[in-house]
Amino acid sequence: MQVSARGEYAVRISVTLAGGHPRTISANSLAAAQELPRKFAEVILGDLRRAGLVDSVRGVEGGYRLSRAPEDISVGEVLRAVDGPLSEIRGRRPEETSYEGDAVNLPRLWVAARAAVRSVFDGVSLAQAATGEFPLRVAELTAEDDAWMPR
Amino acid sequence: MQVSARGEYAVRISVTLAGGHPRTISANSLAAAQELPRKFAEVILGDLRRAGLVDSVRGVEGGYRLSRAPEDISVGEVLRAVDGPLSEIRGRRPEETSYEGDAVNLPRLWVAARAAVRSVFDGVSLAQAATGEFPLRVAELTAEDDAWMPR
DNA sequence: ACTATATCCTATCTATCAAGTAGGATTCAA
DNA sequence: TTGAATCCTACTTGATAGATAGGATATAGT
Repeated sequence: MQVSARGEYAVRISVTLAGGHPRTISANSLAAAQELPRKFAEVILGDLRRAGLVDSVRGVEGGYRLSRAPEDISVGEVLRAVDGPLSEIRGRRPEETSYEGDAVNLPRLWVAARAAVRSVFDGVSLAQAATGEFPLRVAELTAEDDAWMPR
Repeated sequence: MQVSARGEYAVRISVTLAGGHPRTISANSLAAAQELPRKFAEVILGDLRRAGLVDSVRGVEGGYRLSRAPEDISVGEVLRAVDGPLSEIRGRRPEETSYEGDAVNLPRLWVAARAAVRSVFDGVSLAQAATGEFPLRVAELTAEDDAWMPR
């Protein structure tokens, strides 16, 4: 589950927009608030706009705002908008994989892994990500100390 | 949750070794069985050996075998051996991330996502992957039709 | 109309990495 | 001794991530 710089930035920008919703905020302010390169932030905001997740206003007093309520946009949608599918196996969708011999059951494993990822990213809204009030199922995943340990 | 070619190949090779355990199998046979490039398979087997997951025997009649019972090696171990940590956020471990403003709660989200991935890959042994008899928790994730749908 | 401040568009750069290949040195059982 | 295997070092190739540059376009306020 590798999240690229684009993905991370996109989520940080989105939760910042969620926090200020429904005010419009400039790319400059967003980049400053999260300490990320302004030009790169512009590119990412362009992706989010084309994905229909944010609306933009040009000119003085312009900027960006979420196109829907922060409660209605999931983190998963944001990640997909900038990075494509949440889960890929050697560049293919999990359900498109197919193997011979002892590996025949692996597609089920890949699908299970994707479902696990989805259950987190599609189950958390920008509003929840901004407030830290995650759904119980997600909160439980971070409850055990082991979850915070590297492996 | 991107699985690289190395990662996919490593798992396919490992379940093939699990299926033949404790026979030793040559890189050539493994590559042929899974239809993957022999030289690349050799490289991957070297990674698995250095990680202590497989033992190798040189010379005629040589080859590779799992260093532990297939029930005792998880898919997660194999993936880590060839691709590094299962989850990274912009190249960092989830618990090492830290943000300002509305993004302060994101580390918990990343940790939750990692925990979800781990629950699948660390919860499935090579023996289970080879037989398709996944743990209940994992099997449930693939039960719903939605899990098989692209998004 | 002018100006300041935005978004938006196209193009480019650079370093890194994934994926795979090549060739041969080394090991070992029969 | 021979054949088949691992093992080691090096290399190639193409794609991609992560930016940056420069300017065209829009808009609110004066």
